[in-house]
Amino acid sequence: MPELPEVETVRTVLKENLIGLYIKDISIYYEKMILCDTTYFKECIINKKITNILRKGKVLIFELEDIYLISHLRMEGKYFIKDLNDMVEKHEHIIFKLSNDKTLRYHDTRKFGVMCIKTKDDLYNTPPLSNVSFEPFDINSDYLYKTLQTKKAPIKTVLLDQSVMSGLGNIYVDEVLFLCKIHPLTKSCDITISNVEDIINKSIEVLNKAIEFKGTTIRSYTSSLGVSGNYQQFLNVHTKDMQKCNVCGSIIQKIKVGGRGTYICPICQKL
DNA sequence: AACGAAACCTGCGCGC
DNA sequence: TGCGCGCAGGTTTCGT
Repeated sequence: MPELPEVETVRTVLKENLIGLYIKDISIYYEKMILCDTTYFKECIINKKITNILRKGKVLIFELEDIYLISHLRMEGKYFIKDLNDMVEKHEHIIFKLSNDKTLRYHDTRKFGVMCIKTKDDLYNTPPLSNVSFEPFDINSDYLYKTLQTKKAPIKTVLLDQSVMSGLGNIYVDEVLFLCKIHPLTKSCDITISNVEDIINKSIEVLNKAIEFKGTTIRSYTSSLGVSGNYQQFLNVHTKDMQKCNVCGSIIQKIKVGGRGTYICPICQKL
């Protein structure tokens, strides 16, 4: 489900509902998604206050006084806030009991999501966050240009690499490359400095507008926290195969890049 | 070292 | 109706 705008939407709603509450207990129904020892995991969290909720790229970070709970939603992770005695539904893998007699529930159909614990000192200089680079909002164009120069993989693949730049996923990268008129199979090292500036600017525009509209909802009935995004009305290419390009009227094509479904206008985006 | 493929999981829609 | 396949907003690991 989530790219940067969707995770940011989750962060905002969680902040509104959770700041200041204590975590009283935790039930873990799928241990594999906890990357550290589960006893240690519980020890670190129980009776801690949720003091802040942060985000870097697509990674959610719960600040619990002196310790940090990292949560990556991967493809389908979602959070819900429910009453204490509501039924435990299928795919609810972690349930946090809160001090206001509500529960925070982590729901993940495909079980790809992961959680781990970090101290303040380790938060940003150990994995996973040590592998998450700058977001488009604060990346330097010379740095990005130099990084792209060193890689021969398709530009789309490299932009999806969170250690190069963070925040873009399969939907927004297609939209950004369309707006920049760059074919996703263009070799990363062939991207010019002016392309890079365009990529950064269009990424900022797309992500900001997507945040404003609370993300994109496609092929997904249940949204996180009862919030469903509305950015899908602005998509130019993603999921639009066989439809007319908004700019030139030719037919949007679906191709495969790095194993990922990829939508392009074959006229606007020449190789 | 770098690239693509497979793996991790479940569910849905499609064609036969 | 049932089965097999391909696909899904992500990332890591395993081969060549």
